[in-house]
Amino acid sequence: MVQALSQQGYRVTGPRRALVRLIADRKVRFTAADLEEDVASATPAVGRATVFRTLELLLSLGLVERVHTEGERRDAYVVAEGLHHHHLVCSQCGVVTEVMGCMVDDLVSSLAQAADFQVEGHWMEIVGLCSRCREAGSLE
Amino acid sequence: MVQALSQQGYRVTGPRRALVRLIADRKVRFTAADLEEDVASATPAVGRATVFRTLELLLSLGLVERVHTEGERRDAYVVAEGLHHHHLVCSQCGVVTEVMGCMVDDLVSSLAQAADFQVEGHWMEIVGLCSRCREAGSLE
DNA sequence: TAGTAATTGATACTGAGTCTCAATAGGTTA
DNA sequence: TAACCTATTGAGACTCAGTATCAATTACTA
Repeated sequence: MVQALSQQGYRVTGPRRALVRLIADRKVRFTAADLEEDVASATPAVGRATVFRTLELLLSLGLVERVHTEGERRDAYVVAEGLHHHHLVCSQCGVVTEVMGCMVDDLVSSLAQAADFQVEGHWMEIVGLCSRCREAGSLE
Repeated sequence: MVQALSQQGYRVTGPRRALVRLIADRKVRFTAADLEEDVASATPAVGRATVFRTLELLLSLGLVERVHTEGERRDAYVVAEGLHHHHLVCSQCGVVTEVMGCMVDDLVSSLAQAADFQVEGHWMEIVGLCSRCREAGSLE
């Protein structure tokens, strides 16, 4: 991620390093507030504005993606794993599983065709329980 | 909609009547702010809080649905047309076209099965240009 | 028609995200 | 290595959607 920044002509600064380090291998969705908290205990003095700015930057470079969830007020993010894809989000632990989207894409275009609609983009999210949380739940 | 309210034991009040009248046959997505504005010119003295409360109520009764859109900050709503379905939202004019979801549902369950994931819900939205806006655009 | 509990509006509040601007610090060049 | 220039930063003020509070009002019921 840091490489990507400098390759695109963005400066590699302390705060960016610190944030990227915190983001890079998250398997779980996270919010700006999460980062803010973590960065405060890890490398003090990274301002709130910088957290948001850095997320915005990473977003524009396609290194992270925004994830909405019904009923959630604040934006969440996940590390982007490359190609366009979709998310299975665990409602319990927040783990995000990537699903490659070819089938979804086909479906989207056939739905759109039926409605005479020119697709600009689509977004899909599945919420539920991952296998781990399901097992943990059934033990109680 | 008004009937549904009283059938469920909710009082049919002036503000609720006014709001439902404004909502009932919208073919286009709308926000709380839209309603606030419209209700101000139509039937003065419906407070902001009431707009939000009424939307919340209609939502809980399944009479409207929330619609997110990437990059939009405030919640939008559409009149719920009955069964579970998905939305084609026009990025230009905001018209919402309903798409029955059987195929989507199948896809969702097969994706989830592959990931050993127990689905609690899913959400999908397709953004693009409706045929009308596309034609209007090509005339320019 | 009176009683009572749901509903309302005004208004204060919350909290995520944005904006501003002076101070700082990457990276580049000499 | 030092100096320069501009991107980046942090502090904090600001915005704005949505929520909470509470006294006043009003729809329903008996």
